[in-house]
Amino acid sequence: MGTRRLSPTSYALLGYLSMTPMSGYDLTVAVRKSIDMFWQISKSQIYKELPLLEADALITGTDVAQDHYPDKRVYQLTPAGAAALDDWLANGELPPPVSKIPELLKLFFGHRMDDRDIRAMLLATRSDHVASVARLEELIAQLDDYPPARWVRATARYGLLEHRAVIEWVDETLLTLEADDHPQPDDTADALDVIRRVPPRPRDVITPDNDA
Amino acid sequence: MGTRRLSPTSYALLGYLSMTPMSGYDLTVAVRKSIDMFWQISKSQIYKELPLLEADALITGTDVAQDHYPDKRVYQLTPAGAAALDDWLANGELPPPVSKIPELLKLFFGHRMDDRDIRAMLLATRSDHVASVARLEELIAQLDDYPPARWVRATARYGLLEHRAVIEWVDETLLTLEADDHPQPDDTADALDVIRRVPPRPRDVITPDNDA
DNA sequence: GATGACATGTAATTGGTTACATGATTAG
DNA sequence: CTAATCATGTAACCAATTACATGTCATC
Repeated sequence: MGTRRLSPTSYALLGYLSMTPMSGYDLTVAVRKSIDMFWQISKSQIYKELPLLEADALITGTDVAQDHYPDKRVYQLTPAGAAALDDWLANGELPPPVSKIPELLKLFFGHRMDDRDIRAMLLATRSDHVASVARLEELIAQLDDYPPARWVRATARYGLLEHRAVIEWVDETLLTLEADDHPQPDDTADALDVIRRVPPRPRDVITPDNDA
Repeated sequence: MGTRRLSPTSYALLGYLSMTPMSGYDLTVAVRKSIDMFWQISKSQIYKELPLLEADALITGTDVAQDHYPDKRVYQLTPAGAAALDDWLANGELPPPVSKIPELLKLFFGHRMDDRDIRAMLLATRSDHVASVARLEELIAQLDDYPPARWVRATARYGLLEHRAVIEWVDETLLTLEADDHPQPDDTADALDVIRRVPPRPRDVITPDNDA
C-alpha cells in the first residue's frame, strides 16, 4: 500500500507519541512548550494529521470517556509507526529551513520608515528575546539534572544562543541608530545594485524548480 | 473599495518595486539574494501575487518584448501602492515569526538516533552556516561603503550574528557528543515531565484561537 | 548534440491558518 | 454572575509549494 509521504510535521507527532500515548490536546500543549521555537504546528494541523496517521496504521487511537470534559481520543504509536519514525530520523531528507521574521522584513525597507518606529520595533523585539532567554535558562537548568533529556536540552541551548545573538544584534543596531548622521534625504535604494552582484543562498538556484 | 488584506509577502513585493520597476523574474532573483534569509517567497508565489496587486491598483504592469527571451511583464508601483507600503511599514501588525528547522526537529528526538548520524548532521549544518557567514561578511563589507543601504546592511548583520551563534552552538554540542558517557540504554523520554512543568512561549496560549 | 543555466510563466496539490462550535471549571 | 481558562474538536479558506511547460543560449 503506497503510504503517502509524510512531512516532518507528521514525524514530529510520531516522535511525541513514541514517548507516551497522547491526545490531540496533549500534543498541542506539548508542541507549544517544546519544539515550538523551531517547528510550529497549529492545533488544527495536529487534529487533521492524527486521523491520517491512523489510516496509515502508524498510530492507533482509542476513545476515552472523561467526566466533565469531552471524550478524547488517545493515540499511541504502532510498531510500524516506530519503524517509520526511526527510518526518518536515520535517513529522512531535511527540507530547507523556513524562517519568516516580519520585523526584519520591515527593517529591510527601513529607509522608508521613521527612525522612531524603527527604534520602537527594535525595543519590542529585544524584550521578547530577553523574556525567551529567561525562560530557556530556567528550562535548561532543570534539564541539566536529567541526562536522558540531553537532546531536548541541546535544542533548548540552540534557542538560548540564538536569542542572545538577536539581543546582541538589536543592541548594536540601536547604537547605529543613535550615533548616526541620519541621511534623511531619501537617497534610497540602489542597494539593489550591490545585492545584484552578490551570490544567492546556495542550493537556492532559481531555475531548476527547487528540490533537494 | 474593499481591498483584500495584504500579507507581508505582498508588502515585500511592493517594497522591492518601490526601488525600481521589476518583472516577476527580477523579483524572484532579488528576493533570493536579499531577504531570503528571513523571508522566503517562492517563484510561483510571486507570479501569483503580482496580478492580484495589479488588480488592487497598487502596481501597474507593462508587457515588454525581448528578443531571444519570452516577453516579460514589468511592474511598477502606483502612488496607491506606495501609500499602502508606507502605511504597513508604519502601522502594520507583525504576525508571529515562523521558523522551521528540520535539523533541530530531528535532534529533539536524538535519543532515538545514532550518535554517528547526529554528528554527521551537525557537521553538515556547521558547514552550511560557515558558508553563509563568508557570504554575508563579503556582502556587509560592500554595504559598508554605501550609507543608503544601512538597513539592508542591518538585516545582513542579523544574519551574520545568527549564523555565528549557530556555529558556536554546533561546536558546543559536538563537544558534549564526544566527551559524554553515552547512556546507550534507551532510557529516554520523560523529559516530557520536565517540559510539562514549563511555561509555553508567550502569547502562544492554547485555547483562544491564535490571534494577535 | 546533450546538459545545464537563463528566462518566463501556469496548473495542481497540499500544508497550514482562521474561524466556527460546544460545554465544564475556576477565578474575580 | 461573568469572564477567562481548560478541554475537545470540525469546517472553510488561503497561502505556498511542487510539478508542469516552453524556448534560447552557452558550454562540454
